[in-house]
Amino acid sequence: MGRAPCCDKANVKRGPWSPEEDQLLRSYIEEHGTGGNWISLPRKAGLNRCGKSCRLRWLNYLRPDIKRGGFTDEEDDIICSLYIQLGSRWSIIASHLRGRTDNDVKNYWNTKLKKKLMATYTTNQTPPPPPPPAVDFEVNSIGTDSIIAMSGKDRRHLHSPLSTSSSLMAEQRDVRSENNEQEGSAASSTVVTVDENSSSSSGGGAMEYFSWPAGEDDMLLTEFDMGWISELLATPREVAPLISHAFAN
DNA sequence: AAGAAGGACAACCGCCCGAGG
DNA sequence: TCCTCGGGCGGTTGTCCTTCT
Repeated sequence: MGRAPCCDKANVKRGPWSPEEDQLLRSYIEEHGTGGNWISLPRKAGLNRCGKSCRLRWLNYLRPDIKRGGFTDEEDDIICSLYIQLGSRWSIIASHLRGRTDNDVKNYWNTKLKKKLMATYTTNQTPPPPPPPAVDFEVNSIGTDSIIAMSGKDRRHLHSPLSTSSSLMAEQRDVRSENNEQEGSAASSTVVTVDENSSSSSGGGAMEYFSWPAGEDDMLLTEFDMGWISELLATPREVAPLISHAFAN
């Protein structure tokens, strides 16, 4: 048996919000706050809307500190950088951009930023990265200190308390710095393996392995791939390969 | 000028998680 | 310990607007 819906969808209004509804919601929240209960809020506010719909409307549109207008180059950089490190965790990425909502950032990435990067790639006429070759590589079971190797599904377990971007990035930096210490530079050929108790790296061949926290697939890149992607995007070699993964998705 | 195509973004859907009974 | 509920999230869809043919 599935769970009961949060509201009776047949009896609540859906679709675009009218100015009157916006005003009702805004004035209610300004006067009473959300009361920590979105489900009962629409009834109290005199709105024939689902509580979740009210929450979304407030957070993404009516909130007073929402920033409108185009994204700046600086914001582009922040989004790209965080996407590389966190994947499609839009709420965390948005939290680093004052006045931007997760929905804004998500839409912006999907409609513009992704294409913008693709256009750069096209105009430079650099060869696309080859698909990851099938290799015999295995990531060991995931440990609590091994966020960098988590699959997309496992990311959901990071909501708290490790889910803060700072702790996540700190974890990743730790793993990378370990690699750097052992290999001398981020561009060296390194295979990262993760096990239950520790993160470790072992040197190795012509390929470089990067785990991708946002997706289901990890990837292998040749030294050649590392070069063109870094050059193309003027991005540190350490993280540039991860961007190409976004192109593929 | 009109229709088609594409872009932008608001809104919805379904899932997961934590809190509390 | 289990179950229910509400909050929050990412993915997807729908709709309106703009540009192109």
